[in-house]
Amino acid sequence: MNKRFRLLETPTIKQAYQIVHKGILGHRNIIIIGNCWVEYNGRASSKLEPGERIVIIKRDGSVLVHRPRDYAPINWQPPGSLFKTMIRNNSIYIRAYKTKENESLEIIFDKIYLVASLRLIDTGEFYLYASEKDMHDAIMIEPSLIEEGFNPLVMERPVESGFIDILGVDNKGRLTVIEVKRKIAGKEAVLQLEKYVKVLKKSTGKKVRGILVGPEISKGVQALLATLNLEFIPVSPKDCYEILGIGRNKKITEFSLDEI
Amino acid sequence: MNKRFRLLETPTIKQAYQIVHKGILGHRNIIIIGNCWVEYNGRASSKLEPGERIVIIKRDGSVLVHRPRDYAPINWQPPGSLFKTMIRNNSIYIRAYKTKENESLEIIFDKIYLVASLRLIDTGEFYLYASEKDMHDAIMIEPSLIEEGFNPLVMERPVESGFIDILGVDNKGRLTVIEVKRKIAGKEAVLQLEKYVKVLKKSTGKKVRGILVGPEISKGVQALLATLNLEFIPVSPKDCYEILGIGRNKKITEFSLDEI
DNA sequence: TAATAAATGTCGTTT
DNA sequence: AAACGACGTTTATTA
Repeated sequence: MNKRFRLLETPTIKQAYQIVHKGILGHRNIIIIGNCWVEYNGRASSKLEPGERIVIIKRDGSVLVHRPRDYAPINWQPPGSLFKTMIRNNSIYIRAYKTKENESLEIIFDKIYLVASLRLIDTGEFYLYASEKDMHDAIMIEPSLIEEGFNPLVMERPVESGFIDILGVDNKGRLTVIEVKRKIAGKEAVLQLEKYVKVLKKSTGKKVRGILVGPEISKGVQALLATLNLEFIPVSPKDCYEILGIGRNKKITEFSLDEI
Repeated sequence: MNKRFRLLETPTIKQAYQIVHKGILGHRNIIIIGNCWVEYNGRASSKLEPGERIVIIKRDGSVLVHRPRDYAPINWQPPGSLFKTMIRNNSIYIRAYKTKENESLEIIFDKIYLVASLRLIDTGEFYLYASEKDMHDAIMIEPSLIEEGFNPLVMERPVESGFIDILGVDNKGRLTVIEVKRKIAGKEAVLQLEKYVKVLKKSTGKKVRGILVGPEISKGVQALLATLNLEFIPVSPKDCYEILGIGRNKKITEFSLDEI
């Protein structure tokens, strides 16, 4: 009786309880579809009144309560939750809690349309391209993305209160700070850049260029950029993707090694 | 043949395709469990190699690809996606795309353990307590949370580049800006508060008090707070929750009738 | 539509 | 454990 997939359609509460209870003990993935209500207490408190929902309990102890709409779960519990289940009033009580964080989620089902307990096998790799880090790499490989004669020196240079994405020297020998954004750069990006420029000005005593790099800059902050004497140079993630080469697949799990 | 729940265990690709295709057309909620691989192109690009996953397609056009672990979906598409489905090489292709944002998610299943098409009915209300807004309300109702004699004047007061959470006058008649955080206040909170104080100082020409309110302040920024001549007063979400009263239920979402 | 701030943000990494 | 920044953040609100 250790099948990879156990599934019951419109089970009784008792039958469903068996599946859920054993599934949680066996660290399986569980899906429950039925009528339920939910209470959450922790960083905030919430109450969800009865309705038909999809609940997923994962083997790492994460819980998701999904309504028929919306990307985000209406209630959830992060990985590492502990569980307590019971039957009362012909309903299934599922409590997922974290003692240290003092957070608890209680889901009560009084009608179940489908319950499944699964041992899923998923070893597939996940690759993500054209992340902000990829953009850094692309600029290091092809500095002319910034401007002719730009000479990048170091990536991820630590300074007080943060990291300078790229630090380099321009074609006139001026120290240049580059702040990279993968999407439209807003006020925070400009302020971040200004902060690094300030720090470097102070520590070197010389003039320092600050360049914001990204696909676009939000209209509202162009004035701020000018006021602070900073520059914007448009570079899209796509440009970087192409420079890195279509064949270059960067495994997410290998980022750290790659970086060093 | 318009049952609220349609479900097939280990269907053929053709059978599963029928369920998925019709389900998407009928704006139903769809769950697919099986072996799949995924490609995403949009703000970034990603590739997920084959494995067994749970895919949820919701009636609002959101898509979630869940691995057996982790709270977050490994791939997804926000609500409002358009769909294209087809069979090729005895596999089901599901493309969820957004033309305007130029984002596309392609999921390919070659083996399906379970497919379900559901018309879920969920009209239950959702209530959330002790949000940051609740904290604002509590301070307006019980200003002594800040200090004796504090007199709050306006909430959400717009100023250039943002909103002052609460603007009031202290027991010595000084204009006072209050910035509320529901969790440990970090550097951003202090800088935000300072920005608003600065703006008000400039526009009034008078001295302005700035008070950061929240459950806690991060250790590192206490010095910054002092330097900027700002104050911190501890108030927890729980305090506010109690002032607002257990009976006070705040409606977050009212589901429209198109749910039915 | 763009911009801005909140979120039970989550998820890493570094101190 | 706390702090800090990035995220395909998402979501809501407002100009």
